Amino acid sequence: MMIATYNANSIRARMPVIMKWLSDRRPDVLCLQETKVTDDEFPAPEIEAVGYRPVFRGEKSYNGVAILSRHEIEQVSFGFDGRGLDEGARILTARIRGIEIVNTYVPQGTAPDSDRFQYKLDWFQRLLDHFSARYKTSDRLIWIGDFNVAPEPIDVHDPKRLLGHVGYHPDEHRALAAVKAWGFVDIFRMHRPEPGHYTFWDYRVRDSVARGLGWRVDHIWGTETLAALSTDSWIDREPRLWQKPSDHTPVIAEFSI
DNA sequence: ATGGTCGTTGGACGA
Repeated sequence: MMIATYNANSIRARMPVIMKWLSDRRPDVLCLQETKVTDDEFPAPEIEAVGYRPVFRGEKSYNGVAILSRHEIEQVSFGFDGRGLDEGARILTARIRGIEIVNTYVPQGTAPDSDRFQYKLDWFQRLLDHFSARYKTSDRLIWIGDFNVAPEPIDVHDPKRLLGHVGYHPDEHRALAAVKAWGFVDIFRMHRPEPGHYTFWDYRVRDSVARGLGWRVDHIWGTETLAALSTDSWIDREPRLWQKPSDHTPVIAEFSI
């Protein structure tokens, strides 16, 4: 079972990349973030035509999450406890082949002195409450998506300079660590402990991929129960180098399920 | 390397 995550940065702009990637890699499940379309504009027919069932929740211009699956999708819900429009376009939960998948687009946070940054920190606390209320740490549970935080020094290209920037700030590290302490394992890092693996490269930095100026902010985390079933995890850097790329690239994990 | 770029828009704003 191959499960992937990809911040598409607009599904309409990214359909050529997504269709090629699905065709090349054929993951069982692809979780998307930043689809940036209302549900009536979601390109479901094109996705269904290549063998994937989509579930999605979006809004005009901003946010938006989706799950594409080659298998039956059960127990779909949106937002914290299935409530809330704002959170609904950032959290999509589904059960696929007995795995609980929570796909999130965590608020980016804008800047550490902004209201949006505090909203991001609070959002992690609300997500922790959400996990605590709905799941057991023994469940087959995946938390996947764009977390908008690089957790460790090896997850950014220049940890000394970047410390304190949005995405690599001590307050964010504390907030994320609190969720992790509930019972998550960083499945990618479990398989790839070495530095230099990134999932995001800023459009504004020239030749950022070739120069290694990236961040690892997209993640696949799981309970110990699920991590024990994971056989590999890697980042597919190629789509970041294709024509009209997203500023992110897919992360994949494989499970013996 | 925070700005150089994208995407959604139809001028900025978010990332």
